[in-house]
Amino acid sequence: MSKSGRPREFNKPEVLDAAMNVFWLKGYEACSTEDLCSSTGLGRGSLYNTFGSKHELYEQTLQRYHEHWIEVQTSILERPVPVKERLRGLLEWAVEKDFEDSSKGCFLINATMERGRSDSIVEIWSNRHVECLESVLLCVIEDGKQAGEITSTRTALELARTFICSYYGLRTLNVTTRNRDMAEQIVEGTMASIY
Amino acid sequence: MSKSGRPREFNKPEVLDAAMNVFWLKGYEACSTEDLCSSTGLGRGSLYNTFGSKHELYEQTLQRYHEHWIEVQTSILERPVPVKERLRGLLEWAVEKDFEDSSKGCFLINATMERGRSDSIVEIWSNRHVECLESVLLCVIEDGKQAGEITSTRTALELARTFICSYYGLRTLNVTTRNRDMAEQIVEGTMASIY
DNA sequence: TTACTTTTTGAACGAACAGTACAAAATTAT
DNA sequence: ATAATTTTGTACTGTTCGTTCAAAAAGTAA
Repeated sequence: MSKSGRPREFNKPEVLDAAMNVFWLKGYEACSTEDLCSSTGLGRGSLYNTFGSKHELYEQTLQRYHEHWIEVQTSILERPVPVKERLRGLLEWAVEKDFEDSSKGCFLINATMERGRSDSIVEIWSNRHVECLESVLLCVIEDGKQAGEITSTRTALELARTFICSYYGLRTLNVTTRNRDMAEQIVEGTMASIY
Repeated sequence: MSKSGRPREFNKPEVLDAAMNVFWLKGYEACSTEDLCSSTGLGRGSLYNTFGSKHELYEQTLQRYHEHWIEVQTSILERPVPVKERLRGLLEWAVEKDFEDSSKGCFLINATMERGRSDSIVEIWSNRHVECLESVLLCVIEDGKQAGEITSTRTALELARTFICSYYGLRTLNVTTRNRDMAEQIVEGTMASIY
């Protein structure tokens, strides 16, 4: 399995991260191949030789984003603390992210709003992200019911989906208003609505 | 104040609506001046003579969208029915809109996710829309408290903001999942969380 | 060395882009 | 009439777009 030929001068994951950041910051349409070359440090030839096209590169960044952050979110929701603290943890983590300096919000939400209706790849990854979140939240909330932390007679699925809705709303509103006080009030209000 | 010269062959509000629809469908970056000409029926000369630039036209469509739909939303929230029915009415209206054939979601949310961080005009109109919604919801929820429909000890502002968050989350998730059952479950879950 | 494979480089491609220039056309004012 | 003014459509500007390609560079295999 030896390989001949001139060796690559770059590291693929690093290039994907650089490309992701610029797609994330500018959006797909507003991100030119020149932007991608300058942010990754690769020449046009190398980019096209490795990834095929702007869109195929975009696909790989979407997948990478999903895989990385669903892991982070899952780990927050599986902390060994009471269920309500875990749910609050996810919301507080989102607020923390959204109010970092030069925050870009959630790449998948941005991508969905820009291209979700016309780009099936965007649809796939953003939908898969919601499905993964839903499945983890379902387990967490069932745990909470079993432990007596959640007493509502509503189904765990309904509670999970309503919570996801609040999570997505929070992230969307944070871009619109950039109002951290409001965000924190929403976290309190959302947690108060779970019983 | 008489005006001479060749009269316009088009109706400005109609042109704005046509332009809005194509910005709404494609997003700002992916919408070309050619798209705008063909959808409005105007030639380049007329478009530039009337609106100055693609971006100035975009601004006017954002404003128009805000003004039209905040009125619709306000009228739903001021119906002469119990407060909880009014709140539910807004969510159900959103679901109805989002699952119409070839729904384009909310233009202002789309615009914010595509350009909110780089285009201050988008920031202004989407922010103003949230502020208007917040102020109407504040009155509605205070009414609900006074009438004894809402018994929570939380402030009306917190309840209003938490509700807006659910509203924005619903609209965002509807684009991502296109799952009407899920949307209706979220409406139920959100209403159940208001007490 | 020689042959072969792969990557890098930088130039070049046609297409599409936002915006402009301008003259013909259509109206009002005098 | 005819002068003034505005709209309209076309043709054009220079730029930027995503993509391709030939040749140089850098490695392995014989």
